[in-house]
Amino acid sequence: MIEYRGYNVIEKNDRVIVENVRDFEPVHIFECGQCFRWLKQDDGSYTGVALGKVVNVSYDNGTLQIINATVNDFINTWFGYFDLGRDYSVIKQQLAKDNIMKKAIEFGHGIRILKQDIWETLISFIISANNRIPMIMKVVASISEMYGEEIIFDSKKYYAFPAVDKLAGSSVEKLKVCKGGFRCKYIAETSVLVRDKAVDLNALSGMSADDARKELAKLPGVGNKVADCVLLYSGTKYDVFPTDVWVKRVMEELYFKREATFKEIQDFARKYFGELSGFAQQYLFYYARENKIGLK
DNA sequence: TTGCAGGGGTCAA
DNA sequence: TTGACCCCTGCA
Repeated sequence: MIEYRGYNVIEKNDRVIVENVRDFEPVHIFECGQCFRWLKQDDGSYTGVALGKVVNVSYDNGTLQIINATVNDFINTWFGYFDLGRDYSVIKQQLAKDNIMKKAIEFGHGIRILKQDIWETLISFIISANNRIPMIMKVVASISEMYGEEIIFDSKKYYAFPAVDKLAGSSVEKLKVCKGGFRCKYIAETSVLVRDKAVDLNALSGMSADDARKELAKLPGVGNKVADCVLLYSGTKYDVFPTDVWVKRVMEELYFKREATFKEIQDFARKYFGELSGFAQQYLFYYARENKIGLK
């Protein structure tokens, strides 16, 4: 056993066991709308492909288990991916300043914002436009299977999300096999722009959230909402408040008590939640969607 | 069984 | 500011 950043980490056969993990609930993390490649297994654990690896993740009473990982994998990959260096209890305490947020936080108490690969996040959220989650998952899986590297886990085949060059070298016609519909054109064009560094994804973290959003919006298929999602779910910026129809509905019903414009909601969030806007958005979105808040 | 509306938005007119 | 857009699912 070793100690790493306050966690006890044990490697056992094909897995790592991490003790002293708080504010971690797989259902909340994987089903709060930030990721599309984690599938719930019969035993309640989740198996997913991320950062070129396949692992199975489960959690019980402070103990996190990651199957198909070593201690080195934990330190170099999963510690960061699961944002384990951040104390979510502090964030929750700061955000729980009204009854609405208290309820939302209680409901999604185990949410953590994953630090996902920004390229994969970009393409995934271009696909999300005017689309449903099961469909988005199918398209991302299909693109990975067609263009990504095969990975074997538990004698099953999985596929890593493809590198930029792979998609940039594809034709729109071939991409359409993945059922992305009208978004395939955006994917093809965006891939070329990213490959040629017309937009440098690595430079975004050094910009303000506003500038980073504007930079991303240069890409076809990327508007404000998709840009905010990309920035938040890649762990690049946390002071953004992705406002989709669900967030709009929950904000209108619970805070505004009337219809509100996107701009009003964005301005309100920036003032009210400040640097923690992104975290607030996740708790609110998950709460709204799971409880169908604002649906007539 | 067939038909139709609409979805975690973006783009173009 | 408004409608079209691929494809799929849910519901008449």
